[in-house]
Amino acid sequence: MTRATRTIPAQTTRWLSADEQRHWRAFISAVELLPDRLQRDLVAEHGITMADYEILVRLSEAEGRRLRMSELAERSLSSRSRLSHQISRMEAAGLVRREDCAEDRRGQWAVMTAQGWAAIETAAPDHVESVRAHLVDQLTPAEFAALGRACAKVVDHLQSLED
Amino acid sequence: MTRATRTIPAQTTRWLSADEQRHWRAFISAVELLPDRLQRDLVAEHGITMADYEILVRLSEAEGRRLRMSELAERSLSSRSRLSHQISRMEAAGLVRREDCAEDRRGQWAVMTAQGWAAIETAAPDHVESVRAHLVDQLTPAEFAALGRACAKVVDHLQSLED
DNA sequence: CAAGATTGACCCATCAATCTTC
DNA sequence: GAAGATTGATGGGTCAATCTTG
Repeated sequence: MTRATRTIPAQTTRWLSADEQRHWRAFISAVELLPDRLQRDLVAEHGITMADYEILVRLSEAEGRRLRMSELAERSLSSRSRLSHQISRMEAAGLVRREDCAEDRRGQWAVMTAQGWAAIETAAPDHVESVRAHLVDQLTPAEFAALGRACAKVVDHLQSLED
Repeated sequence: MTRATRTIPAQTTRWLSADEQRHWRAFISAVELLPDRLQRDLVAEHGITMADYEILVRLSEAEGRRLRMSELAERSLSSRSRLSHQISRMEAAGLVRREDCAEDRRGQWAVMTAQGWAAIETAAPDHVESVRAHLVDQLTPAEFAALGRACAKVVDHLQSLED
């Protein structure tokens, strides 16, 4: 809703200026369109989703290619519930498996399988190309860096709220 | 997956540098966290979703507060199918209604109701505050502008693909 | 046959409830 | 009781199929 079309003035509201609105809408549009595009590429070429890919990346970076469910949930910015469903699907697809945790019998390990490793090894080059084609290469290095820094500040703020 | 952990060199792949990876992940994290935060605020305070809000904004900006379904789908970056489901829900909630189109009998109008107008009038100030609190106010004006311009370039690219 | 629009089936995320172990 | 983790119900998005009118 633009300021001009409001019938009741709301003096206390700091409406967005025309420029701010443009920037805000550009951001929202990018948020809507880019993940969609990358997901389509990934699913079409390799049959895995961005969510699958994200999990595999986190596991590939972990010692022994395994992480506790709660730790994996945090690192992948997922709720535990969502991760649990996600891992169930990936387990059915053979990309990961669950293992009981010896130290804490409430715990579970999510462990990357050989098939999971193969999947991300195959998908990674194409995915990176996709990210370059649709994001990095569309911007100058300075623009891309500015985008990253702005997002990092926002993310820091949002994560500080969750206490 | 980081470059260092790969076992098989893939000379043809232009992997992301450490800096590029940081920027990319910051962006992805923002994409994950910010819409979530805004949606929670909106649902908690006003019982409408970001998708509802977006539709109401587009209709509020249109002549007669009505748009053809296909036009509304384009403007809201939605598929026709998704919009159709969305409008059905909003119709059930009393926020919009459908009307037959006289000029083209295949067509349908999505029309904002008085209740829809009231809903966005009530929600808009809080939503804008939310956008400011979690995005705009977290950045300097220059940073926010840079974010907007970068996103606009990416969006232009992505929309040019859909031909 | 193409365009406008809708439908239903399936997939995924969220939320509250639950279970087990600490 | 709190923490780790899972489950099932519900709501929303996607896709292919369908219907109607141009």
